[in-house]
Amino acid sequence: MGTAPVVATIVVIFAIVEARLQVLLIHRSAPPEQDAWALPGGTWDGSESLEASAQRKLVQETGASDLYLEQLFTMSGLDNAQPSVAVAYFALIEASKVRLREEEAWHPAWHPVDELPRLAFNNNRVIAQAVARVGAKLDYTNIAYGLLPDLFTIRELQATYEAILRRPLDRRNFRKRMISTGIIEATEELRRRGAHRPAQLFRFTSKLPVVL
Amino acid sequence: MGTAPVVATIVVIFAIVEARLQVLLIHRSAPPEQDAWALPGGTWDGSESLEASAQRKLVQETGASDLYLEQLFTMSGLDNAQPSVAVAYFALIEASKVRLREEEAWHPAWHPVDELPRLAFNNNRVIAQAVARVGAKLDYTNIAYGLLPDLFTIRELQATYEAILRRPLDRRNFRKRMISTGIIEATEELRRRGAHRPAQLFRFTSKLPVVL
DNA sequence: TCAAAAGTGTTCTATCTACACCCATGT
DNA sequence: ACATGGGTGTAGATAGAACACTTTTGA
Repeated sequence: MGTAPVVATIVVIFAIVEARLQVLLIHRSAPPEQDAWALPGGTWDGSESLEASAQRKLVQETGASDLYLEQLFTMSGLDNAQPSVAVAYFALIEASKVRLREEEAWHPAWHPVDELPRLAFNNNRVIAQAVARVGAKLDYTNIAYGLLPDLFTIRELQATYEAILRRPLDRRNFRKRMISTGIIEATEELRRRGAHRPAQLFRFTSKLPVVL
Repeated sequence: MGTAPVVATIVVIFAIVEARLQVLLIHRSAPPEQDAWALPGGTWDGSESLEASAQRKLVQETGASDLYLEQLFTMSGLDNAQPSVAVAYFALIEASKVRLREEEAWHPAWHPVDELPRLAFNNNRVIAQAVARVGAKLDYTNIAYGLLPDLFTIRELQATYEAILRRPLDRRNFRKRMISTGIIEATEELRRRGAHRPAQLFRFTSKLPVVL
């Protein structure tokens, strides 16, 4: 029995910031779990789909669209005052497109996934699962497109993979694999940065999800 | 806004029946979608976790415990009379342990996954995703333990894989792989059935989920 | 000319695939 | 003795891992 359940969506927003995989957290200014850091989210009012609700939360928080959004899982019983269900999503966005809303009461900020504070509810577990899922999908999908700009060097792509997987990858094998699977393609353009040979710029062959 | 949302759990219950992968469906005797076949499920009242709710539904419907249950995904907007959320699970059970409740108004019955009628709501899509998920997980987990009795022959195991993947597998390679990954182990026992060499009986080394 | 990052090929190893014959039994 | 399904090994192909030198540029 109990009162009517509350349905909420929460979003794990990932970006590569300062060469590390980071998550967007907000500081809770009201109970429950006041003063704790937490994932952004909000109550679902039924006027839109769950996915649209997560999407909207994300745009609200970051100003970014053109991203990757995927449902993670659903849990119950986070709030023990009343029956509640939380549907978790994760999103991949390009850091440079983000404009955080600093003026807000909850100070949104990036936190490296390997240096998280203790979070409200079970948000630490949610993030851990999201990281695991993204890492697994790097291997057999093109989801990294969500984290990178239109044009990028292979080393930037590799740095992104390494930030997520937290282990070094072999440069030659990485380049071969990325090209041979066909998820990226070379452009004519070059990037010249510093006193060394210019780097070829690449793009994703598709900016929609592709499974290998 | 709108009225308070309804939360439901639904369960895709799989078993190998007559050497085919089948799903348990019930016949809806009341609106919405009266007279259509559908997945078993029910409204969540908040008195237990979502998983417990799915589990209970499953036991209610089949009488079986000792099984594999995993969350699939959550969708919204199935019922357009009011805001609603449905959390889908799938379960793997051993057919011989099941006792269907034939006397009920909704006649629960097994349906082969490749010969489904048109189902209520978007249940066809839910089942398709569940089948895909199970098939993918056969490759790198031991979840097949949910579908088989304690002791089984390798050919029975292979038949189970083939029923799910819907393609033939090589006997020698299958046996080698199952044993070398360590998900099954031989016992001393033999099964003698008919005029031929008896088959060795195997068991799963673990009846808890294992990822390779 | 030097420092710094980009670009490139080959060998080895492990894993997957394909495939055919002998074995133990009940009738 | 024969029909039936159970059990086994090897060779070829494919994919992944390891690894070092040359190229192009800006200062």
